[in-house]
Amino acid sequence: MSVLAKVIEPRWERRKDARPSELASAALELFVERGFAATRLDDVAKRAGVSKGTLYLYFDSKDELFKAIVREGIVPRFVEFEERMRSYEGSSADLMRLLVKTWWQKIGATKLAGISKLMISEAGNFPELAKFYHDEVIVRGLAIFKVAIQRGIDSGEFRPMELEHTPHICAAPVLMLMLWRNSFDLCGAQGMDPETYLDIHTDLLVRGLLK
Amino acid sequence: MSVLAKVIEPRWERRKDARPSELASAALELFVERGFAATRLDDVAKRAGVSKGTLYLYFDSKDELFKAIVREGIVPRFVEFEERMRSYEGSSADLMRLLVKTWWQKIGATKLAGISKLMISEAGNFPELAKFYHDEVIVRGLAIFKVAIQRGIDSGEFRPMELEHTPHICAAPVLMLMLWRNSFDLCGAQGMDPETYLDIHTDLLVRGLLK
DNA sequence: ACCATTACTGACTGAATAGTCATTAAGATA
DNA sequence: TATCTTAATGACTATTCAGTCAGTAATGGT
Repeated sequence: MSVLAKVIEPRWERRKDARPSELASAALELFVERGFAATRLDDVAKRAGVSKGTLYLYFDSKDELFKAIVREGIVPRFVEFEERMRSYEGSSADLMRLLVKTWWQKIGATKLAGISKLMISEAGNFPELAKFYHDEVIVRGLAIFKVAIQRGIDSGEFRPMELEHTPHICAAPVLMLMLWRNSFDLCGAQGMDPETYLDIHTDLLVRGLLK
Repeated sequence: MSVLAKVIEPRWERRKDARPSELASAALELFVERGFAATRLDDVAKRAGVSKGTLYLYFDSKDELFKAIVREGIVPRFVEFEERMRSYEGSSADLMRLLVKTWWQKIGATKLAGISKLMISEAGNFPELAKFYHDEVIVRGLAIFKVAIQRGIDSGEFRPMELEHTPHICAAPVLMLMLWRNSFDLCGAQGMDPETYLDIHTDLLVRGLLK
């Protein structure tokens, strides 16, 4: 083999294990940026550094790609999140603050946050997936808030509160921040500081909940 | 003309004035249900009771149809909303409650609410329109909250609050409710009662803001 | 060094749909 | 009633893109 031939790099590599997650990651980015229908699979493949044919080696269709992203993206993260909250032993006010902060750090600030935007946008086109997301992510997320509120009421720290709608209200500002960062924030809107925003939210919330 | 001929109805009617709003309304419904890219103009025309050709008599392109919906849909409603809030004379806590309630009644509960879902979904594909919506709707909407909070601080009713992020937090639960009703609510998720939800929100919020 | 296996490629096909325009008919005018 | 204007139609075109598959080349085994 000549010295020259040695520097010729292979046109592509075999990376069977890494492809699915790289493709899913590229697809999530583009779906969030452009929407599901407006995203071309050629572009997804390109961003993942492969050809469209390769994408079809790992995912059966565009729909299945989307479903895989939602199903495998968030639920695993959720498990450790739930763990962490259940084992907390401080005051309920501090638990509420920790809850918001951890949610933001582990999900909100990552690109997983885009999944919520995607699901809101596409719920009408994927009712079955929307049901799954609702049951496995939203309901479970709200349940964590519900438990935290109940705990505060039981301990006498919080005043009695309705428990079906209140968790939604606790979560709304965090969710809005996630959506904001994946929509208007990208389009030259004035930036928001997540740190400040979430501090004010938890402050307002805890004052509202306390006796 | 024979007796029979008299009952033959015209295949279509000339309704030059009514078409644009009927087409825009049909398009808004479908864009919100399915997303912009996934909506076929044949379906929009069908829902408005005309053919696709007619749609092109009134709108230059699919993009322009979308822009017209956003530009002409919300801003007019906003003007009267701002009026109403500026002329209020009661307590700041009551103003805050009225603000949320009126927003919900005049926009949130109508199908105009879908525009916010649409803009969040499509901000990446229509950066110019997103900027317009941001400046003309979001910033102006937040400004109303800002004025209400400032008023409460000045009168000594509310404690001093940061004024850039706080309006976002006041608005987030209302916006989330609007989004919810145009996504998961349609897909068999457990219903939420807007009345109860908004009462709890304003209650929590006002308690959080008061001295 | 050669072969066998298979991950990967990219040109191709068929379906779907944005946008056009020659034709039709509603309904105003005289 | 006959004529004229133009709102409305729907078949058509050009393009875009999801999904396919015969061929190519990376790599592990012998």
